[in-house]
Amino acid sequence: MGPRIEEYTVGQLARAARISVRTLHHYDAIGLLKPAHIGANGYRLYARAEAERLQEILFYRATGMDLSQIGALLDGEGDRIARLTAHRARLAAEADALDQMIATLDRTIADIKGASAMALEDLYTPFPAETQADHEAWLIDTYGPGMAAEIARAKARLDAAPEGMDAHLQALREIEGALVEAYRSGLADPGDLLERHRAWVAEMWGRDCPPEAYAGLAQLYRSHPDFVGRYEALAEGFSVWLPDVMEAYAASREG
Amino acid sequence: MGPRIEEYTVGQLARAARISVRTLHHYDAIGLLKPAHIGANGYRLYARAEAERLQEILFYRATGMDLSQIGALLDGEGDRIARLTAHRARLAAEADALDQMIATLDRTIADIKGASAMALEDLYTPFPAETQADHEAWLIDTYGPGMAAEIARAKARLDAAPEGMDAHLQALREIEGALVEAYRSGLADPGDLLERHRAWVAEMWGRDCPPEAYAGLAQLYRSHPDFVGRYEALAEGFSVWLPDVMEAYAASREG
DNA sequence: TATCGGGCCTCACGCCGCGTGAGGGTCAAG
DNA sequence: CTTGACCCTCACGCGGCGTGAGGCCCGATA
Repeated sequence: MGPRIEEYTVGQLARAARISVRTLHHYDAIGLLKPAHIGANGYRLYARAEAERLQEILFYRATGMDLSQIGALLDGEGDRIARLTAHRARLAAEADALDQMIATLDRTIADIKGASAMALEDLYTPFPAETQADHEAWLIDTYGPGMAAEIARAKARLDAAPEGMDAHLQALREIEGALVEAYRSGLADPGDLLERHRAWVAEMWGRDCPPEAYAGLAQLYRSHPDFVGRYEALAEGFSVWLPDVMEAYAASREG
Repeated sequence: MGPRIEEYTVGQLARAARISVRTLHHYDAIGLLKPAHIGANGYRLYARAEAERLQEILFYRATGMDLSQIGALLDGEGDRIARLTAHRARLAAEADALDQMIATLDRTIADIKGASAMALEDLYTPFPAETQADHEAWLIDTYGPGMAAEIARAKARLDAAPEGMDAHLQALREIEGALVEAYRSGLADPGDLLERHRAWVAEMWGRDCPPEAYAGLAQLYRSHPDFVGRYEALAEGFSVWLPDVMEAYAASREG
């Protein structure tokens, strides 16, 4: 037996590597993996070296690297470790972003679940006979749906008393405007403004707004797209900052 | 005065939502968000309801959901919670895959480093008998491997005095955080921060860090993947910006 | 030897979420 | 009437192939 001629056609190599023929065509087209020869019949023929390069390609592809990056890496352009580390950093950032998305989704799902549970009851006649303490406990445990109900009530009142409401909303806008100013100027302690805000909320609710409830409201602001959108429209990053300082403020008043 | 007509053109809505006009065109084309009316001039006109729908769209988009999925979700096709949960599951799977990729990359990087570590080993011994001046000259000439030695020494100290180190690293993180802020806000002259950084480096090294050495460090930051990866993770482009301003700062202190 | 089935080849469009022009109409202000 | 800032409709491009269409090549069989 003479020396075994080790050449693979696209189909053979594709089966061995468990990829598609089209993928090999593509890698040829972009210059990532060229065949060793082209046969007289026009067939692509790959030898051992190409098969090994393909293995490397597939390895890095499995780590989510761009084909162009893989090409640069394998062709020895620049520092190999630098490329790998930079890639790792990108992946890490992506993973962080995904974790955030998942957390956001979890809050949203909880909100909707809670809200639809509330819908079964009469949303417009909450806490009639309850004591204040009972009510607040409920509010904190289930801030999401509870707050959804609050919103519904606020809207109902808005319809009922439009002229008095305008003054209230006007007051809110002033407070928000001042908060935006504080945010823009990097003011560390907007405590006075937050106290005004909390008082406004209490007035809207028609009852007190203890620190726990205020912290719950902060969470709602983060998770409810209506609020996020509204606050983000006021200033970039404001929808993130506001819940943060609200929570900090609530924490400082607790005890 | 009659009722205020609240209609937005594409540009107005796009600015408010901080998206591009093209995006609104696209959402119209695929039927995800159609304008309330088309004006006689052919302009797309959006009303309040559309603005609210857009907010929801952007909220779900931020969670990485496909536009078609968002459409189905908002148009009430099927179970809302089921869709969100399915989406969450997809994201979780993606996150798992990413974690695996990162682990694979870490092993690969460690492998490659291990292979080249042998070559660097010789460089760990030139220190002991040399004078300070000789050392610094050598440091600048061969910043890469030299700094690798510095890192090794720093690590050795980290093992020797772990509790004092925490405070040092904490200080570094603060300086880095401030530098990232400066970078993001386009601050032209972060000289004060760089002085703090240089002082920190000097303290870590246990000796002075003259401008030439600081410039050498900048070069190291550019060429050493560990640093590139770390700084790029802090902010996009930061790993390029930092060495630049470091060099500029060093140049301004030379003479 | 003609045929058949399974390779192989080269186009070339489609997917997704827009970015980025090109080429032209519309609107309010000077 | 002009200017400049809007608005409109195409239409290509990106990445990494999937998925045909239409046609040539090769070995085995009738």
